[in-house]
Amino acid sequence: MDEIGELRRTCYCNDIKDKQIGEMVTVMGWVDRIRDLGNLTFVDIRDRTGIVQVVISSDKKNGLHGKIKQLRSEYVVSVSGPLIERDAETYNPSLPTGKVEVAVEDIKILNTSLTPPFPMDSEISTSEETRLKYRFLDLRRNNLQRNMELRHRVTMEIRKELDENHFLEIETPILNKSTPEGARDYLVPSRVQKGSFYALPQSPQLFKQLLMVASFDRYFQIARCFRDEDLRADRQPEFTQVDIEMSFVQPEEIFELIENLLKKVFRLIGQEIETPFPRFSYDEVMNRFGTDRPDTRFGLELQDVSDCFKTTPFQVFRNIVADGGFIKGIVAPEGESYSRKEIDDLTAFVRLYGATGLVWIKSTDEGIKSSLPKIVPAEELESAAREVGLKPGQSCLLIAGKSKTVHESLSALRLHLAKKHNLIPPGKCNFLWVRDFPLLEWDEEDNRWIATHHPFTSPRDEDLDLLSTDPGKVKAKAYDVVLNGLEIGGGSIRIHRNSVQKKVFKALGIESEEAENRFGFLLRALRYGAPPHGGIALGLDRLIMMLAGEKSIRSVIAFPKTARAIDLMCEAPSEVDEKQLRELHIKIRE
RNA sequence: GGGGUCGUAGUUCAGCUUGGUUAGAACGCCGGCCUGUCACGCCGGAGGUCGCGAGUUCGAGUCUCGUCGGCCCCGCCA
Repeated sequence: MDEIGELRRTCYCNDIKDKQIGEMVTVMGWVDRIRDLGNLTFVDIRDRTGIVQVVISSDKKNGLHGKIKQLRSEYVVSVSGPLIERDAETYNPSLPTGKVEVAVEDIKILNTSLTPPFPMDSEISTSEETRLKYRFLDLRRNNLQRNMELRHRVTMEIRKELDENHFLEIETPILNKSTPEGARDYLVPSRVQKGSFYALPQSPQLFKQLLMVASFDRYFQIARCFRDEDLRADRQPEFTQVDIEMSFVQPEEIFELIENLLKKVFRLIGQEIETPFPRFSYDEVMNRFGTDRPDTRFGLELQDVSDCFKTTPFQVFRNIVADGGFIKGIVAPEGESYSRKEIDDLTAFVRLYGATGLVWIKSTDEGIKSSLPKIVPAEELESAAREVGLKPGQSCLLIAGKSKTVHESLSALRLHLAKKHNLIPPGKCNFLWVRDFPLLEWDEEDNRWIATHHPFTSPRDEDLDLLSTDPGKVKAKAYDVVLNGLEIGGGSIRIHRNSVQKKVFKALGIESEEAENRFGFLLRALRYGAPPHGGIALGLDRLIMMLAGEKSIRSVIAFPKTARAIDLMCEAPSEVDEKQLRELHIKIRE
């Protein structure tokens, strides 16, 4: 093995194409591939920029032969020699550096390597388990190298843009007070304060509002956030938000800022996006798509046929409509009619989302047919068919039930059908805003109103009086930005008046004493000249996942956790010493 | 907490439906040959706790149950 000594790298592998032929170069990197032809050996040297081929012939009697024989995959080497042009017939057109190579005069082995557990070529598939265990090697592979680089470019662009727009990046604490509203907190026991715990931030929400009170006017932070909930392909227990807050703004100003920001970010991948994004009300997207984050790259919108069955002799449907439920459906694409098995599969699919069943109506030469009981009169079926615009040969899939169930299951079915029939055009980016969310939602379990967004979201001015009379009708100054059916950000105008905040707490059933105890610092701040303010947080990981064309958030996070929130590489979490537990005044229950 | 799916050589997978001789392939790895390769080629070789544990059976990679782990989904989370 050799030491680096005074030796200096002259350029990255990929940059060698900009060097002059004949120039002496020194590259340092990893042995990617060795092609040993006997007395002539080619070695591909790889660094984070790319690959360059170096060539060693042993006829020079320069002592290189023995050293070349020692080389193995992933050894770390320094290679020096003149840059030479390859013969035209030996160009490698698939390599950016394919017209040149380094004629090795000196090679130093800076370190050896065990045989890697999987090939460094990211085109070759490897189980995620192995990749996560050897994440430091997975990160060496091209795919993750590109994703990490993209992530860097995106955050740099965001910082640059926000800086140019007078935003200040300010850090907020990681050790916080627990607020048991919303997601479960990650807790950190305090050694100094026996029996007390810090909570890791779910978002810097309250701090950024306090920064507005402190007159910073425009704040942002690329902030790590933590939520102790179960994972998904697009959810990790720690994730990154681009957290933004502004004073003296209305939603439109925030929309424009974000649209401009996303425009700049998407230019990094050479994609020009159209602004302004379409704006939808919450009510409209729920009616048309059954979800607050609709994918508008395809049709298959929801059709409401509840009215057609208001007085139906079919009791199940009549009762559902009478109880305020819905009967809604999707017209199958391209006049598709489904086989018995397909219907069974689709029924099983919607059951996952709480639907009790799936019925179809079909327009045939002999009139409208359906899977509904015979007692349903033909006129009702015909009126439903008219309502959804059913054309001859087409069929429509219907789900009946409570609003929540119908919308959730149909929205999932809509996406399922779009994938099944390949209706999603590749490369399309459909951004949209959803606004006017309900401020409150009725929680069946706890029998009380809970905040849809969070308790600091401002109600619409015109709905303020409804808070005490009809809380469910109150709309919030809240908004989400959605890309291709994925929520990539959300925010709101916040409450800046103490009196309004108190009203909202009251509607949420939070007594003033409790409010004082939990959010006293915020209520106090609102009494000292809090400006009207609002903001938004973008899910950076999801955004980069979309930009990179990845299906999982793990592919854009350097060191992610598994579905069971474990780091397979470090084996975190782990048990701790008895001594550590004692210091923290913690006893583990058996 | 629940459902689905996968777990066999360093890696990716076949074998499991229908239990039966010594568990295969490709890539990788090791050795040899080769002066224009770039997925180099050719010859040879090593390499297995079939995730783990029970059970059924004369006999289990294969069947049953449990368990652990990866991934996806529901719940949860915005």
